[in-house]
Amino acid sequence: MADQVHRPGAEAGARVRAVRRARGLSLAALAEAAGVGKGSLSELETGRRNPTLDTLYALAGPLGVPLAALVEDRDGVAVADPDLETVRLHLLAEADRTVEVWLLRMPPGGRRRSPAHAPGTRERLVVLTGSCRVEPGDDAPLELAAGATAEWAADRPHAYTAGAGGMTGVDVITTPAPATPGG
Amino acid sequence: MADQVHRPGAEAGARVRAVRRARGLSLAALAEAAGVGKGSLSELETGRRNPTLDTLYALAGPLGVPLAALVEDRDGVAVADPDLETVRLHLLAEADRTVEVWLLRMPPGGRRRSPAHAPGTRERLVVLTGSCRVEPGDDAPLELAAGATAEWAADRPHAYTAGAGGMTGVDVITTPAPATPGG
DNA sequence: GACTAGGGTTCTGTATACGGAACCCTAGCG
DNA sequence: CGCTAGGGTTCCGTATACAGAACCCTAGTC
Repeated sequence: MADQVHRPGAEAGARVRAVRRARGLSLAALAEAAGVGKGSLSELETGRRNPTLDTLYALAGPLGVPLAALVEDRDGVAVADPDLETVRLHLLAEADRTVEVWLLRMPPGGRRRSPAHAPGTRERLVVLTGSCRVEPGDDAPLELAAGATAEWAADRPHAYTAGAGGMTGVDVITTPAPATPGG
Repeated sequence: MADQVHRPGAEAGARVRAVRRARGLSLAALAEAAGVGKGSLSELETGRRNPTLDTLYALAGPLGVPLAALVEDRDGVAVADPDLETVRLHLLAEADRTVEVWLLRMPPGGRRRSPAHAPGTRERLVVLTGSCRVEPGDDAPLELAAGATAEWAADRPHAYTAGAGGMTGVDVITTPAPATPGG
């Protein structure tokens, strides 16, 4: 295990800290709930550990996220945004594209701007509860009530705004490039 | 980290072995390519290790899969139908209705009839890969290619038929009354 | 039989992830 | 100032994941 460009352990640590903060949990509280040492959690969150799967799994439970969400290698995903909580439900890596299924949750009035994704990326949103307005690039805004679906090109900046009742939805992101970095 | 029901390390190990075999790689060849000890890989694959993220990341590259694919934890359990594999990704129980998010996978040509669900139940299907035909009751069949979405009333018998390339999709089921937990 | 080669497991010494104690803040209160 | 409490980090002894060597197959060839 020589020198590495990517440090998956450090990235997972940052994600743990982000989700913990988003949940309003103290480090001690999460350590207690997960049955993990306080010191271990501190060093893990600050990237000074290379955690084992057991440890991450123990943390995923109290944090309320699937284990894979802590391991996520898609960069630029903001899980630490008070206006947008994301949980990846599924990842499907194919030869020519990657499909991700995310659960989105936004507080009432929450607003989130997303930068452009990779060229050819498309998003499909199913609003489960509440309502949401999507602004895909310069196109006309889409007003989505509970139950509605929308689809747009995500390779340009776009924005979501939750309605007065907040929003819960499922977002399906299709990226046309293989997600697998070469060995 | 006392007694655990789930052993994410062992599950990841089994996945590594499965992917390695599928790639036609020997244990020694993968260990070499990943820069991981042969013995370490052996014990990891047989579930006698609790691997660190670094080790899994080193293996994910030569295996050509994203790291999360080795960690992926399916929470739901598949239904025993050779033509339809279902994984429940999410369950959202509200006061007046229940929203379930399912991942569906069907083999090429697979066909599945579904009986009528509770009155007022609606389904929304997003086809991720392959294609699918949906026959909602007596209405006209809906032909869905990859990326397409459809919505129909599910309180009457309906049927799905996968195309020649099989089908993977996300199904969102909204039931206006509290649904059976675990159903 | 001996010998070789490839695939996999077990052994061994070292590095490090672990839990937990000790410690370092900062804020609040007298 | 002292004292307390909560949040976080650093330190320490132990358990274990690590790399690599030694070993155990089985198949093939002579």
